[in-house]
Amino acid sequence: MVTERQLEIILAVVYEYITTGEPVGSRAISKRYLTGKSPATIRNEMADLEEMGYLWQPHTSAGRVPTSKAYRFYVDAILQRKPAPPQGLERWLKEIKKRRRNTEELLSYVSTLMSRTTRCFSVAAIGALGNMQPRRVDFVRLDSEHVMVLVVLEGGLVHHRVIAVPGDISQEKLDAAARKVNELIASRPWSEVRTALYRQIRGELEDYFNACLAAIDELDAMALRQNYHFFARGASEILKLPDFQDVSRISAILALLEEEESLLCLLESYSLKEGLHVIIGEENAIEEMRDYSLLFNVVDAAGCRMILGLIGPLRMDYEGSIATLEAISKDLREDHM
Amino acid sequence: MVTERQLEIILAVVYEYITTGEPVGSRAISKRYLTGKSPATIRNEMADLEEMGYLWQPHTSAGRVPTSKAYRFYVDAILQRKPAPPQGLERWLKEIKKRRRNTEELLSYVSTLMSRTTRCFSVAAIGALGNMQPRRVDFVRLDSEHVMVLVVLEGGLVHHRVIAVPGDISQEKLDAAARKVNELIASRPWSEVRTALYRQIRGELEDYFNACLAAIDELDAMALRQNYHFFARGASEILKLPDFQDVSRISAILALLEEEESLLCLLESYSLKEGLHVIIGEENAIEEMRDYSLLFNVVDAAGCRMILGLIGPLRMDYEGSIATLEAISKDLREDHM
DNA sequence: TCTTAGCACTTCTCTTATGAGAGTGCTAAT
DNA sequence: ATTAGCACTCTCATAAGAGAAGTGCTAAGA
Repeated sequence: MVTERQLEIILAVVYEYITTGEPVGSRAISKRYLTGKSPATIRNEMADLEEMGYLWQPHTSAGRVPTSKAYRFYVDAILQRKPAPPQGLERWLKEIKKRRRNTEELLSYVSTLMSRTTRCFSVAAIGALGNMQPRRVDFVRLDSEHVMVLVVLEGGLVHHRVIAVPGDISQEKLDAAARKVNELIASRPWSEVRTALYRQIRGELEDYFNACLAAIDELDAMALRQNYHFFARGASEILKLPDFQDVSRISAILALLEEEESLLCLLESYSLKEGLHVIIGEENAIEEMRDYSLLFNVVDAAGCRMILGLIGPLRMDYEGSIATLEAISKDLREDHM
Repeated sequence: MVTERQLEIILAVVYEYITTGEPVGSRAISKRYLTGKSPATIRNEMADLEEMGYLWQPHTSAGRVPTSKAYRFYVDAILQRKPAPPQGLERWLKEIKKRRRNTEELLSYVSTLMSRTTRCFSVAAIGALGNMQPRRVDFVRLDSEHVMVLVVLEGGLVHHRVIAVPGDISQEKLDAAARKVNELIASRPWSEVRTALYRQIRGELEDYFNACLAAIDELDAMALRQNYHFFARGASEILKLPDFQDVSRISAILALLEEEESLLCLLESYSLKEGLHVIIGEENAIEEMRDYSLLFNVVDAAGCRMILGLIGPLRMDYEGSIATLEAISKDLREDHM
């Protein structure tokens, strides 16, 4: 167990280290945080804390650096008292609303905004949920074997994909099929539309069977496989940090973050329930992420799931970053109908 | 003017420097390229070439490094004898065709492929041209003030944007308007469709005037403002290069390349006529790009303009990169109908 | 029993010195 | 015109030493 005083020391070391970036010595703690106690006392405590795995020494005669375990204490403390959103952000949030020309642009902008204000690498992702509400479906014949399925979801997300169809279907038939589907939709969740569609296929829609079946499959896939659209920004921000002058490590993580598939893996490795998630350094299952912290917020709205994530150094500004993330998420949820 | 022998030396220095990455000494040239001549002779020539601005010394007692001017000679020599496409690429190109689920995914994949094979930062962009052929237009009412305009172009490119409309328009009216527009389209170039539309608006379509006008504006904007979709990959590749261990410079260029607007600026600063463009180091107008070379190929097909670009170090493998770029471009053009 | 002053010890970093290595420019001979 | 020879310059790696920061331990004090 950790005593009251040890906790104080842990928090002090984390705070000091986040601020200065230098290993923290006993003198600094004695002078600035536990003013009543002498460096020697702090030293004894620190030695114990090191044994318990909260602190860590780069070398014998350096100060202490917090471990992931210590950061965890710190972050949990922050999460208690909801931090205030950073100033200046509001102006940008207003800008977001203006920018609502389409969901992709919106998220791209949000991602840039996050990375700028937090100086972290940022990811914004959006995908359909099982209860997504399609608003509009359209089929476009491309050639004798390919049809493009277009779906507009309630939240304004547009999804399109080319599918192969077994036999040539005329645009007229596709139009008729699309019209039927659109009539059925009327802002109901996909699961309802789906069963209704299946019922209709057996009867009326027999004619368009193939096209419809393929389209239904496609829509199902959208909802289930959760094929997210990703918007990642701020690689340059991470490079600016004094912590990462060692290029080799950055290259590894950048490769990871550039691949959408690995990003998806990363996100899927956590329970994606709504709300804020904080994964600190060694808590992360992925080897390359051990030197970084990952914050992300899952927001479900209008049948879509949005994920806003930040990746920064272990000694990132958790307080500010969490506040920024929450503020943007809140705004986005409200904005996203 | 440059003598025959001086040209030989320039090409040798460039080739040697690209291969080894070390400043090239007179001994190396004498031993491996101009075997008949002694180092002293080469030295004299090199001193002249330095004065002429083709070579450059990091310090007094180092070998010579080529300048942009020297690279230009080298690249021009390469462009004479069309280099053979690199082996192994074909397998990947086949993969491209399979992946044609939608244009965005295709380009994203191409961008990744380019950066992997050339070990450069890569950009793939696609935008509509003035002679684009819309294939399908759809209007979706989002709320009383907003309508989404969806356009599928001949090449499979999908464009959508939310526009504000002055008055509430019912989905039925929008459907009717879309139907009219789609009838007019029939794979004609936009310019023709445009005039036909204007004629119709005055008469029949009066009812849908507002929606149509906004949509036409939107389509015009697409063709003119050339709002490209960008797919950039391979930041991690550049970091792996031994040339760029100096993090500060990379951070600057990454910031540049992450911003779509600056990318657009970059591309627009060159005459975007079809074909291959090579901009070497100092030839580039943009300050941050002076240490890099930029290759890009402009491909116009099916009313769309595709731009495939590579950004690498001055001493990149021009031969292989150019071949890769050409091979992928050729395949893409054929594939893109 | 908890705290603290004092001190020896460890390790890092910064500076300076030194020598090896690479490559040049110049001169004089071919 | 070419080249051998040589002094010169600059970098880079290594070593050595001074100085700073911070620790662990011991013994004395509250």
